[in-house]
Amino acid sequence: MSDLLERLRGRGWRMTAQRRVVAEVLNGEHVHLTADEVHARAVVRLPEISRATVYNTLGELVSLGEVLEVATDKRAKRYDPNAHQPHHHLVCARCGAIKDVHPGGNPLADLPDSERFGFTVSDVEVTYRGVCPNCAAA
Amino acid sequence: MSDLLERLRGRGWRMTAQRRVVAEVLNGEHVHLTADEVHARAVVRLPEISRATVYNTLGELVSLGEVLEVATDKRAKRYDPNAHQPHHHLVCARCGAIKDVHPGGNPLADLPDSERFGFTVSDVEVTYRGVCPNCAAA
DNA sequence: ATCCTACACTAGACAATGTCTAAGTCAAGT
DNA sequence: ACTTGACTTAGACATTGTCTAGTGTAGGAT
Repeated sequence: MSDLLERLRGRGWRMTAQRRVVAEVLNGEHVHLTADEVHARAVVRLPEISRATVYNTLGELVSLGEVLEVATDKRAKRYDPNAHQPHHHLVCARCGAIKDVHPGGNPLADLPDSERFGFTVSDVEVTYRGVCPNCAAA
Repeated sequence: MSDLLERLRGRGWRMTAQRRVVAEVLNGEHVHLTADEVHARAVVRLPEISRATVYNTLGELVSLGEVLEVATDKRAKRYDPNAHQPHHHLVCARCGAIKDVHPGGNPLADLPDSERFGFTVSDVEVTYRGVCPNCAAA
């Protein structure tokens, strides 16, 4: 999305072919890719792109708040391009598939001061776990 | 806790020095240790215990439902001996400290059928993120 | 008490993911 | 077009976790 590239250029990002490709891969499919999956797709368009650059670029996008890191399991981190609409995740315990969900309720309000231990709480992450229709059928 | 060891023996667990030590380490401090931290503490009591055994034993305890795996960040998994009382976690974004919390509300009920994508949803995990008093002071 | 055997343990190789470095490359301001 | 510092590359390295082949042992059978 050129929106994204514009925003980044506005923040002083030097625009390179590598960064463009990574941003395009993330925006192209609205799924939750691992860093290596991003790399695999990026290599198709730009064969000489290195793993380190993909990791660096993903890290920068996360710092800039354009992409979210999702650590649903112990495996690889996943990257969620849908950073501008708050949402939570539904994860299949068998195959690891991830869906974005928008539950009602306000978990932040559900944590009383007495349970905050002096922390400054800024964010809540809700992960629903279950079995997806595909895995349930198998 | 001998309770734990009794329960496990009742389930056909062969009792060994290694398993006893791992169970004792977990029950000894109610903090959320990584596998390597468990190993480090276990080695103090039983110098020849191997990394593989610690990983195996932790995995078994998780399968048996005696210990919970917590994947709050991208780093190592942590193990939570407090498996029998449902609770959620409050994590410091700076130092990674974890506290058990017991928020009100019922997030499972907050996820409408229309947002379940045919999944059989069995569990919710809520992670609050913030900055702990120590890190805020620094 | 001793023996047997399946289960458990060990050391270390291997795998997966992520980080770092030194040297070369290039975007973009002048 | 030149220059410069930010960017990229290849690959070594680090961390976390898994697997295997060989050895040891808990606990039931004798």
